[in-house]
Amino acid sequence: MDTAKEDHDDKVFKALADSSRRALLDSLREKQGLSLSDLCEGHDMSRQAVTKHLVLLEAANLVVTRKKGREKLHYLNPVPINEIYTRWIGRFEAGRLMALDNLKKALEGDNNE
Amino acid sequence: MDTAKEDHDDKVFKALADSSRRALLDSLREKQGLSLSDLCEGHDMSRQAVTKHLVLLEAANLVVTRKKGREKLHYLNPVPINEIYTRWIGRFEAGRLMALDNLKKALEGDNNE
DNA sequence: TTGACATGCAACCAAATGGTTGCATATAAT
DNA sequence: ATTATATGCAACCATTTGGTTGCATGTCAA
Repeated sequence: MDTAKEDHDDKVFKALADSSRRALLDSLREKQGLSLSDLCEGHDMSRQAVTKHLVLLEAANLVVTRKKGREKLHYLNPVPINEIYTRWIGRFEAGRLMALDNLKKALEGDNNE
Repeated sequence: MDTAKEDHDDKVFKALADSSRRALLDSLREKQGLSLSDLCEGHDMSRQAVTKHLVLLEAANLVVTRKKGREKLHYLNPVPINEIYTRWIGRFEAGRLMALDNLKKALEGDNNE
């Protein structure tokens, strides 16, 4: 995989690593087009904290924004999460049963060695 | 979702957030049962750095270990990654097409408002 | 038993992270 | 024009993170 993609994936993983950011994504999943103020309600942080989280989510392309008057509307972009799945988690899913089998055998061996 | 599960999920997300740790998981996906020394080769860090990463991976239950003599063997446990997918990423996947449609419409509106 | 190898543990350090407060700017409403 | 609302930007702070080095312990082999 080329460097650009790895870099992007890393941003997505890091963006997803914080529970406050995951909660923000959940809000946008429920209702798209929320403004910054909207997002502040129901998330127990200062507005600036929310802003900073949104900056990271935008950098990871998980959130796309659009200015409307004095408001900035936020939209969830599901593509990066899907990519993470197809080109990273999928790798593990493919070998999942095999891995579980290896693990099981290895741990069973505990008793008689 | 109850607190214990959210706490566990958070550990998994945080464990996956670092590229060195993802690289370690990749090594174990390729070949199970590697010792700490094995894992050190091919990862450009000190042994202690690798140890610390493995501690986090174990805490997230992504890696399971088994002592064999003076060696500690490491096994990939694919279950937490699968859980992350089914009970978190799946939520987004379900609304993916709808989200993309909303996003498209919102961005199209840019031109005439 | 003595030496080599595999791992464990603790202290330390620089940088990143997640949060705050204060002030500035832009747009809408009265 | 004035005021209120929505967002932007910067400085600051405590904690966490990812890494290091040094030393201790445990286990295998000669």
